[in-house]
Amino acid sequence: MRYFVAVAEELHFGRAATRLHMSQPPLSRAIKQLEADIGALLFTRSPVGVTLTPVGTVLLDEARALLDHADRVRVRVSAAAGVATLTVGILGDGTDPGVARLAAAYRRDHPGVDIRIRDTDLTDPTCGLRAGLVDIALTRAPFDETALTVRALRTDPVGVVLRADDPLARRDRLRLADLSDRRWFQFPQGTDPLWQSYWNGGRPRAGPAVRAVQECLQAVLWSGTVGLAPLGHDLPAELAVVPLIDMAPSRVVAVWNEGDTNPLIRSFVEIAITAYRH
Amino acid sequence: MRYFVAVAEELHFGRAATRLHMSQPPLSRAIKQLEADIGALLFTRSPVGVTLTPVGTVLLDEARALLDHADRVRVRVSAAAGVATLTVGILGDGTDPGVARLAAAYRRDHPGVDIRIRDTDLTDPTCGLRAGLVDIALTRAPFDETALTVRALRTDPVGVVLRADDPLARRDRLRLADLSDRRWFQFPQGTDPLWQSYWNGGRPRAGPAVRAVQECLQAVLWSGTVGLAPLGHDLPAELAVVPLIDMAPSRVVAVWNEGDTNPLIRSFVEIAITAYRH
DNA sequence: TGCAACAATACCCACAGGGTATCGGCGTTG
DNA sequence: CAACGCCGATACCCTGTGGGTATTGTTGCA
Repeated sequence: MRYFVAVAEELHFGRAATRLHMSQPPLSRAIKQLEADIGALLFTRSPVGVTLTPVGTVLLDEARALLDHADRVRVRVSAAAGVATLTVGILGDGTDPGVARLAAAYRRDHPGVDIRIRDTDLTDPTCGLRAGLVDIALTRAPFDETALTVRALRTDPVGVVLRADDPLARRDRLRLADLSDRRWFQFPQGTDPLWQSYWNGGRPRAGPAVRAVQECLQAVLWSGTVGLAPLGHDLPAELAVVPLIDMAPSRVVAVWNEGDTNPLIRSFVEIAITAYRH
Repeated sequence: MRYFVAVAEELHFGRAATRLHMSQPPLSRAIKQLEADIGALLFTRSPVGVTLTPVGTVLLDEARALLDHADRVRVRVSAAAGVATLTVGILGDGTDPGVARLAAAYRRDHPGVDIRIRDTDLTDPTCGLRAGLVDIALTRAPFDETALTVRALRTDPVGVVLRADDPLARRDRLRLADLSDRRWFQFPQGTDPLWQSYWNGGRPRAGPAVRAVQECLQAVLWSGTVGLAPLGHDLPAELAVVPLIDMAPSRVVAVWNEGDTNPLIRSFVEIAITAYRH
């Protein structure tokens, strides 16, 4: 299940394998075996890329829910066994090494606490905070903040992601008006409106609906849409990012449920604040 | 998880192993490893018997729910892949070979259908029919039949289960009145009232609350309570069963949700009827 | 003080699931 | 248009998990 979700989110066997800390051939074999067990193909493989079949789409939702459930069982049973757990939600693929160092620092200071990192896709900036999937989220504003406590950590300037061969990609800065005739990728309906509107620059020119970082990049690469991203992340060579000068910078924040009195949250936020103020 | 649930339900490593179609030592080792992973003991082992620790009790509920969830994922994904599934609920430990033969007969007649047998504990005579855990239940009356369709299959005379050294165990038949001074085991609160009242002969003299067949037998063996059971099942040598002559016989029935138009249900019921009319 | 019951231990074996090296098919490019 | 590069599939190896049998250890019980 974890293997399948990784491939479905990356839409790329090689990348999924590195994310799972394993090599590509056993991953291919495992997926093949899963497909044999189910009796249907889960992915369409083509050299241009991997996509989900209808059966795969069904399984992706089910598998995510099942893995969430299993995680909650672990937390509850650990709690019954007297081991405190703090679940931290982060947005997108957890390749950001900053979070790993943060977690390591926290583990050093609180040896008895079991700290878990939970990646979420881009459709919920609160990382499932309201649903109880995480205790605290390290994420980006803006989103509906009712019943949540938000603490600012950092701001990042924002740029537009384009194909490297796009005429605009050679400019050293852009305005939103320069992109008025472009199609923007959207998030699926049901996504927080503030979030949705921020990341498509307030434009309703709907392109494909994406859920994950890799899907965003693929949307730009394949269907020629444009999308926004915070600066300072590495991109594949076929993509370029150009700073936007009339866009409010992206605020990195820590969020937790307003009434949550778990003392581990406070101490984690303290460590996060000092870590982000480098 | 499946191993743990089996041991927790049988409260006996050897029996759990046979139920899991494996031998006892690897099962012991697997549980030990699970306990190491969790960081707490799940069972208290003593030669007089195995009991759940508080952590084990928590895990039992969680593990049951998680296994149910996983089962439903399998069914839904199979459905998306075009494979029809029929889930049959049966009560108690599925050691009854009759059900296995029934399932085999059905598989022969309907090769494309994936038929699953799901054991349930004794606290829900409908085997989770209303919750959608099963499509059809082979179980025993009586229970609340609203919104359910019930089809009679057979009746079994009922007897009382006693310790073999109980004075009453030597009698060749008993009346309910002979047991008026005994404590009866109960089912946990929330259990269907009709069901509960039938199996304790209408007596409210509460003994321990049990969930599974093995717990019933242990309750009789250890705490000296009495309980009813249909005749014709083998019991351990320390227990005896004496026919009750003033007790309505137990009705074996097939049940399904009233509005369920799944044609597989009808055909399964047909096969069940002919199989039970031997 | 044996004896019976039952979980734990010791030890063995097979295969699932990991790894590396390589192939094949299909775009891209000079 | 041929050579190359990307990426998933295949071939093959090797370790460790998870199954098995035989035996021990402990504890009530006769």
